[in-house]
Amino acid sequence: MFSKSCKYAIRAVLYLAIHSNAEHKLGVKEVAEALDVPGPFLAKLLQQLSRHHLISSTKGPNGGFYLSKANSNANLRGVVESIDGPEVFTSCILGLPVCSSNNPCPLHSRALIYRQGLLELVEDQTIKEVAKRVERQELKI
Amino acid sequence: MFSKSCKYAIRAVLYLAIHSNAEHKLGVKEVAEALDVPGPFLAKLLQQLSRHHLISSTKGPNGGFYLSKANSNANLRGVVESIDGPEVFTSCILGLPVCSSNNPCPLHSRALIYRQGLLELVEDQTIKEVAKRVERQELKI
DNA sequence: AGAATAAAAGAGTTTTTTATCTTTTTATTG
DNA sequence: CAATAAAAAGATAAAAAACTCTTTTATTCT
Ligand code: FES
Ligand code: FES
Repeated sequence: MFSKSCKYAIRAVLYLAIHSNAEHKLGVKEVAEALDVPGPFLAKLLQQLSRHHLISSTKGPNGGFYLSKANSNANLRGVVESIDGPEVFTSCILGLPVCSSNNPCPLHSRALIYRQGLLELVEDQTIKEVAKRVERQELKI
Repeated sequence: MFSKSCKYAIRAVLYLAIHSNAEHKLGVKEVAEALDVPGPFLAKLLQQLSRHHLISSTKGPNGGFYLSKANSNANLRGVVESIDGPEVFTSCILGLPVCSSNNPCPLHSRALIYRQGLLELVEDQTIKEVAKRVERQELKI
C-alpha cells in the first residue's frame, strides 16, 4: 500500500513524537537504529519531511530532528503526501488517468469506501494522539 | 496501492469477461491494444493468471485467452493475490513483520477498517457481475 | 504430414525504488 | 576563533519492478 519509504517515514515521525521535543533532539542514527531501518536512507526521508515542514531540525552540536508543537498537532496525512505524493488519496484504483464519479471505472464506487478507510487511517487523529496511545499501550513502532 | 502489474491484470480479466468466452478466445495483442498496455508484459501476466487457473487459455490457431464459466463466477481477489501476493490483504500497514491484534502497530485498529474496504472492493462481487455492470453502464476499463 | 498460429517459457533490458557513501554547510561549545 | 557535531546536499550503487525480445511447444487447418 504505502511505499517502504512512506512506512519508514511514518514510523520515524511517531518515534520522534514520543522521544523528542524542542529541547531534546535526536540524530538520524538513533532513530534508524531504534526502528531498524537503513540510516542514510532514513536521513533522506527526514530531510524531505523537514523541507516540507512536517518535522523540524537544526544542525550542529545538540542538533537533530524533533517535532515542534505544531508538528505533533498535525495528522499523518501530510507525511504520507510528502513521501508518496498526494495522488495516493485521489488516483484511480485501476490506474486510469482520472478518477471521477462522472467517468468511473468498474471499481470506483467501492473504491470510495476503501479510500475513506485510508483517509481515516491517517487523518482522524493527530500525531500527538497516536504517540500517546503508543506510550500508554506500549505498542511497537 | 495495487502494483501496476495488478492493475493491468484486473483490467485484462474484465476485458476478457466482457469480450471472450470458450468459443471466442482473444489474443494478447488484442487485449493489450484495447487496454493500451504493453503487450509482451501483459502476456506474462496473463500466463501467470492462466497457470493459477484464474483465466483460461489454449494454444494454436483460434487459441487465446478467455474466461470459463467457473473463472467468471469467481471474484477478483484471486487475481490480485496471484499477482501482488496474498500479503496485500494481511500484512501490517506500517511494514512491521507481523500484523496481529495481540501485537498491533499504532495504526492497526484503523487499518482493519481500511482493509475491510479493500476486501469489499475485490470480494463481494463476481467478475461476471462486474462485467455486466461495465456493459450496462458503459464504463471504461 | 506440413505450414501456420498462438501461448509458454526463457533470457535480456530499462526504469524506478531503495540504499550507501562522500562532501558541504551550519550551528555550538570551549 | 578553532574544533566539533550534526543536518543538507550530491553522487553512486544495488535491488526490484516494469518492460522487451527470442525460442519452444501445442494446436489447428490444409
Ligand atoms: S475511477 Fe477508478 S477509482 Fe475512481
Ligand atoms: S499490526 Fe500494523 S496493521 Fe496490524
